[in-house]
Amino acid sequence: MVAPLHMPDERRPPNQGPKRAAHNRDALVAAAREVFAEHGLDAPLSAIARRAGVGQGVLYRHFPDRASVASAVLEENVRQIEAAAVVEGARLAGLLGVLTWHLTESAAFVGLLHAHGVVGRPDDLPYAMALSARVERALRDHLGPGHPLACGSDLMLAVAMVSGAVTGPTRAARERRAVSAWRLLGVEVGPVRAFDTGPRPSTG
Amino acid sequence: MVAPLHMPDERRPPNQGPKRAAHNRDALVAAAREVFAEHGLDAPLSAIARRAGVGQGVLYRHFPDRASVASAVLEENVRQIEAAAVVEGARLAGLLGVLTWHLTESAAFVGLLHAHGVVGRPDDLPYAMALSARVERALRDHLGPGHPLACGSDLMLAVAMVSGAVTGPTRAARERRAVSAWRLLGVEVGPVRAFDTGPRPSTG
Amino acid sequence: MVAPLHMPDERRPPNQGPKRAAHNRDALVAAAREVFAEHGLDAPLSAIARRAGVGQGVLYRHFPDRASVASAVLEENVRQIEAAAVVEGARLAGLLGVLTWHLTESAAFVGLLHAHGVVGRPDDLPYAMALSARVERALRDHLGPGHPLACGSDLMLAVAMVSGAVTGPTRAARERRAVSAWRLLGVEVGPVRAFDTGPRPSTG
Amino acid sequence: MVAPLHMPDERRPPNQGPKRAAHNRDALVAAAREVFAEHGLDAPLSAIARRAGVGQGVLYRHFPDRASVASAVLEENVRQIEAAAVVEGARLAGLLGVLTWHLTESAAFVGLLHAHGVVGRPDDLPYAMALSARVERALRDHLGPGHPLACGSDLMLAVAMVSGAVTGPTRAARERRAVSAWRLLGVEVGPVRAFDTGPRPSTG
DNA sequence: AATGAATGAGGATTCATTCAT
DNA sequence: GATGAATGAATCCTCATTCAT
Repeated sequence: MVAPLHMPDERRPPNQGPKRAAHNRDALVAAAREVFAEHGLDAPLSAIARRAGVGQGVLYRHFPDRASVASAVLEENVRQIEAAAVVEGARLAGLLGVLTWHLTESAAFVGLLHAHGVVGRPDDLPYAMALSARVERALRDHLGPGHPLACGSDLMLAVAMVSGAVTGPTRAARERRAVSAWRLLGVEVGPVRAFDTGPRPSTG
Repeated sequence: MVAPLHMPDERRPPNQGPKRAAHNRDALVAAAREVFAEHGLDAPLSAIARRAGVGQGVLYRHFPDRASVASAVLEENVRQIEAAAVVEGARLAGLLGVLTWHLTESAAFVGLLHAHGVVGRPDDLPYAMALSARVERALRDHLGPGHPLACGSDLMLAVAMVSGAVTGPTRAARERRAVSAWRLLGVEVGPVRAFDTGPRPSTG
Repeated sequence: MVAPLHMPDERRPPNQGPKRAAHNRDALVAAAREVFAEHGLDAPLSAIARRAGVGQGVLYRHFPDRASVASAVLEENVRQIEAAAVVEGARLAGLLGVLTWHLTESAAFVGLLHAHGVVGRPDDLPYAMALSARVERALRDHLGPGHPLACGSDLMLAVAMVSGAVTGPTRAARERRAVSAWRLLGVEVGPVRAFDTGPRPSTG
Repeated sequence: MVAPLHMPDERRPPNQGPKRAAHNRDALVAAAREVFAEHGLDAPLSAIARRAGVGQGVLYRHFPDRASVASAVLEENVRQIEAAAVVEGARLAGLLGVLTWHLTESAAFVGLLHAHGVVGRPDDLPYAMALSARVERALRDHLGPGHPLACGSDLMLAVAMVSGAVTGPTRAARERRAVSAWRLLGVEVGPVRAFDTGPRPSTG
């Protein structure tokens, strides 16, 4: 038995109690969103914990692995698109606007859709496929039969193409490129905007 | 017992003198191409040296940093496109075919063109811009004034979009997606093939 | 998405009040017995709390440190041997059978007797000495003056030797080795069996 | 690509060059022998590197995993017993004396023989079995047919029993217990001493 | 010029322990 | 008295980079 070498007498930040749990989880997701956006999905998890202002253990308590953190971040993006899709009178152009907004916000979301249909990398995890499929379903429901992307996998191929174009130092620059990309595809895209769903459903 | 990793009493491989230098450099580039293709641009540099059969120091002698290794790998791709561009009677469709071939071969090349015009990431290195600019020049020279991609930065935007679509487990799958992507853009693309320039000029 | 590890909005399990205390302690000891048997004395304490179905704090309330958990587990083993020793007509061979049964059941008990008389390791805790001494006393009372182990510390040395031999993947295998070990020592050992003392006295 | 965060300008101890390799390996084995003896085979590998006065990476260069370090330590013990076994006129009692000397020196060696024949723990590694088998072979060759341990697995069972008895704060104390243990088994044991084989064979 | 060992910072992960509720 | 989240030290391991030979 290796002797533990704790120094419990040192000053450590006070345990703020279980009330912080939900708050911490939100802080972690927000931090992960920023860190992943800045450094990609390979960013150190410790950077996320640090930015969230919590210990590393808290991150591991809430998310057992990198995939769960990423999933939690992307989940929010997907949820907004799904929410936009079920609104009365929703049209494809509008959905693509919301989709595009998220593409310009989150490098991680770009990576998700960019990888749609790919199984090459060992870290292509099932959750990515599942999230990506939810986006596809939301969009496809609003795709008229005569639409130029109606055929086969053209819809998600176009999304991957636009994702590939969404690069640039600022959100505005990325948005410009995204809109140009849709234009080159001859696809109408509505206003690029978030679709805020209000307070998060209680499941988190 | 595990085989010792060193040979304390053995003669080390003899220094093969300056004649080896060019050979070693070629071996490093070839190894880097394979390793980057398999594990992406984040692969350990030590893996490249190992596969090339040289010490780590040799890698650092030839390439001061990761960027220059990557650049050397991409250089070859760019050179083929440039070579194809100066052939008598070359046309844009043919060049795009060669470009597309490289996109399907090399994840690293995809990254290069995908990142065209981006300066956000800290590892966006000048060499990427330079190489990317060379590709653009080679293509633009064959772009007729009435071509749908003639305007502004549409040409490289389209290339970035196709790059974004080139994903998949096998080269054949990636090629299928790339061809579909050009089709969605309404751009004619010639046969997807390498343009072998014969023995490489010794400058590297 | 991974199931959330907390229930921010759910009611937490109701505090079941002081009546639970004794029940929780028993559950912890039972859990510790299993966990220590499976993973050795270095097993995570959190695993014990989890298996007992209580929070980590409960474990720390009942047992201030790892040593006291281990001690509580071993206490039961020792008590059975003491109980067997005070039975009318008890003989050494029978006691050694009970002792051997516990050796084959509990890796932790093996460690206790194996370490008898040792003070080298920093985690050699007083409780181990005390428990071990109780075993010695119970046995020695039934050691006739002419017995081959009657001299000095030979008795507990023999016990340590048998403990050292009690290894094997299954209880049956361990029992075979233990019986052979006693045979090599020329010591008669009775049937290898538990000596159930009925419901444990509430003191624990 | 995560940006590397090295600070090469900071003072670091000078690279002492490849000449140190053999020296470092020896230092690591010596350090491992001490650390394993003090804290058992679960001791932190970092403690070994620290005691050897080398960086952690050096340890991993020489030994890819914990098993190789342990193996290197135990290899020396086994080799001495094998060497003693092939000496002209070697007898079992003498070999057991050498064996016993190593048991009193090294907790790790105790663990090796103690575990002989056990496959329960997931970290029961093949090298342990192989080394243990070499000890058995060396001893068995000198076991006359009429010897009390000649039967079946009694030989190694006895060794395991003595290993189980070899505990105590000082080498002298451990030796006393070991000798008493052999006496209880009725087995003659020669002088407890090392069998120095002189400079290590060049393979390390 | 080549070799490959040394170096240690950094990231992932686990777990003992505390403490707000 | 129960609960289980928070905390961060410690360990394992990898790799970029330097430099003696």
